[in-house]
Amino acid sequence: MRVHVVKRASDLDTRVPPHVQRISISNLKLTSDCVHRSVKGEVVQKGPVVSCRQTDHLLKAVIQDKDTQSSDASQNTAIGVIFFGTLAKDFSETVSQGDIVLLSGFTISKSPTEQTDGLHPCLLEMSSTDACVYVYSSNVVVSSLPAVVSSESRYTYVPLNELKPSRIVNVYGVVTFFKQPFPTKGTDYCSTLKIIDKSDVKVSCTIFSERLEDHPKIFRIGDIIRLHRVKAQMFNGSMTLLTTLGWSTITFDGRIDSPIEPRTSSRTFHFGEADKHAVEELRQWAASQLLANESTVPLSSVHPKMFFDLTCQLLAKASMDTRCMLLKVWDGTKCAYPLLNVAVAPDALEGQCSPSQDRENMIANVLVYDNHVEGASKLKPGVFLRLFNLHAVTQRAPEQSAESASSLCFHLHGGTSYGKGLCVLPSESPEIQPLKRLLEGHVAVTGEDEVNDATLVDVWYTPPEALGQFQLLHIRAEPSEVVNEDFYTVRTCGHTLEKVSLAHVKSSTAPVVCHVRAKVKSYQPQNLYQCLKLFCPQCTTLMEVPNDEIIARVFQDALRVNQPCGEHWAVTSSVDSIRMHVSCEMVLSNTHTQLLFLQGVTLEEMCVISAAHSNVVPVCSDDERMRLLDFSAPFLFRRDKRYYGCKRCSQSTFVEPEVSGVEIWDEHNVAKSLGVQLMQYALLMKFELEDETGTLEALIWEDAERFFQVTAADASACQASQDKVQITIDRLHPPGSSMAERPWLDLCLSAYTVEENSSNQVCYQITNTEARGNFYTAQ
DNA sequence: TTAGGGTTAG
Repeated sequence: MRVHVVKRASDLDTRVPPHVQRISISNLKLTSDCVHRSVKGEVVQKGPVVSCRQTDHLLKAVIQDKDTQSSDASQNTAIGVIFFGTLAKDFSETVSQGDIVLLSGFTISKSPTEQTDGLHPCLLEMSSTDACVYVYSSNVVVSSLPAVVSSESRYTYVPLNELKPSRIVNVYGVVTFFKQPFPTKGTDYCSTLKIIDKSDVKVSCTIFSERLEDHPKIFRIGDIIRLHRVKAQMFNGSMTLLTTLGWSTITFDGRIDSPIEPRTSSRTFHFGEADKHAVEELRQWAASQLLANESTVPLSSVHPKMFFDLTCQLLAKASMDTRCMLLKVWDGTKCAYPLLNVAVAPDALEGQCSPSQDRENMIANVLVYDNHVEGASKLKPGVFLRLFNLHAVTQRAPEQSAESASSLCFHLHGGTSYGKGLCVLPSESPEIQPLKRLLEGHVAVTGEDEVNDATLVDVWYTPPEALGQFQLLHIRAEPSEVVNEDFYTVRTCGHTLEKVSLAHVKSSTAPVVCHVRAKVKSYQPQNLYQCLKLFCPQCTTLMEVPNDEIIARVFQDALRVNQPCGEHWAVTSSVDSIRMHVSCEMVLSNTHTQLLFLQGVTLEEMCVISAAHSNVVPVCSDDERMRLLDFSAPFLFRRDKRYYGCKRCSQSTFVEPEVSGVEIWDEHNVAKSLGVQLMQYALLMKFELEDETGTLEALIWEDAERFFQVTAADASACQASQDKVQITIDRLHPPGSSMAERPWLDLCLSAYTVEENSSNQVCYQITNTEARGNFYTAQ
């Protein structure tokens, strides 16, 4: 064992043989004599153990000298280290990020990545039999302020007033300014932001990444950001933070009462209790400093000439010219000034606006210019948006005479000054729940169906029509191929078709079934829990699975009217304020323990009680009659599984459950006895496929359970099933992988048409395909 | 590598 753990930091120096002399990282040179020398530093990055032909295994880490007090940014205090063979494995198992290590028996070579990672120009190699690691696991934070420490991960967060040039650090901060990512002259997009923390020091941050989805998801001033592995640097006399290799970020809503949900595109981030605590503390502090975010301005409060941020839903869009795009949006409020209607030909407009929205001065016409056109052109009608630094401009439409009153139009001018830009707000984001309620309320009042659930969700959520008759492309036997046993897909359709290119699929006339060989370029949604949907087989409504916050609220609402109910068919027993009802008929047939009706419980109590019972239905009372709860909550709890009823297709009241003839109760006969239309769990994802001829977006929906080899109902409750889906995704699209590294997939694709906005759109679905391989066992 | 906040001028 060449990795030795020591109990005290001071042991690092005393355990090393006396003839071994320390050398500071910044003093290391290619020509340095490394016999009987040691270096000490904190592990600021630790990579995975990687297999390689030459040496079996290797692991790369970065250590940083935290002892040298230096403000000279030119000093390289962080250096890459490569551990080879069994030492790589030992290091991986014993050492964590944040630990202090002392290394001896290394050799020095030139770093091949000096230009790209900004680290020390040398590299330490730990491969000889003399190579030895002493490690001290540190939880100690050297800081004058109470720094935030995650005990689970031992990440240390440096207060912003303690940043030192050239140090790679982790920080938390409240966002005081931000710009949406914009293209640089290099290869990346750049986000610039400014953050502040309890030390009351503001620091500018510059984030480079070529992937837009990796940029921090900041929606408003006051959001909280966590940055890992960013480098402190002086610029123009001020401290700044800059992304380094291996950086990562997550962001949070900064408002005190909103749920603490990390926003990130990464699926491997660490987020524990300590992080939750850090966010809560920063929220409290920001509120006390009046840093609390200002809400965006509703259309009803807008006046001419002002610059403001608008949270809205996109109704329709049209390209005006290459440098200008028109967005027609609304936020459910009526503007106090007449709104300009920019006229465009109906066939040039994507999406729809209802005449009543128009009549009531609720549709804002937004002209988006220059650099914002690229982002705007990707937007689908129905999405929720935040537009930053919109300019309210009074102008007349070309057809208006000079005498007529001018109207308000909104411009998103070119450039990024003052944070000008736009971003899509996720449909489930707490940010937009009030807006959604407002819009849905307005639709209900006007009785119109132009803006219904189908337009509130992205186009791709729309479930396709049942896959009908398809013509088969190119019937011919295909040659067998060598498969990668770790991960591959097989088609189970039995069609004997020649594989065709994606370009060929796109040029074919739907409906058609094709076989293709493609890789996954990207997929949506990034968060696994968002793949899980509820689907009504009766009316084809597709909806998100409500979160516990929403469900708990329904239970709370029901508690407010917790009066006794007198149902002739039920016998009732009470414990404190909780009432349990069972059917008299079921008592007689001795099946009453299978189906309980519970009244006066919180969601938490429901979960505890249902864990021990097969079927529990939460109920409330209304005018002494038993009622089901609002269908936003499950109508049935079956141990760890929850079942929902369709709001449209279920009866909200029941007179008496139909119980005769049922011996074993399950979700189907409980639903039937209560007049509830059971919603099915379903998995829905979208893959962007790519082959040599192009890309194509395909849903995985009707055959998703077959593809992932799990049932959606299990995925709703069972960790092992969720893991199976996640592992499958990680195999077909390994995190951080290049296209070259991803596996080729054999897929059966069905092309079909769906009618949308009275035109037919061709959609693609992966059908009859199963993921297989030795991928259940962890590496 | 890139950018390094501070209004378009439609």
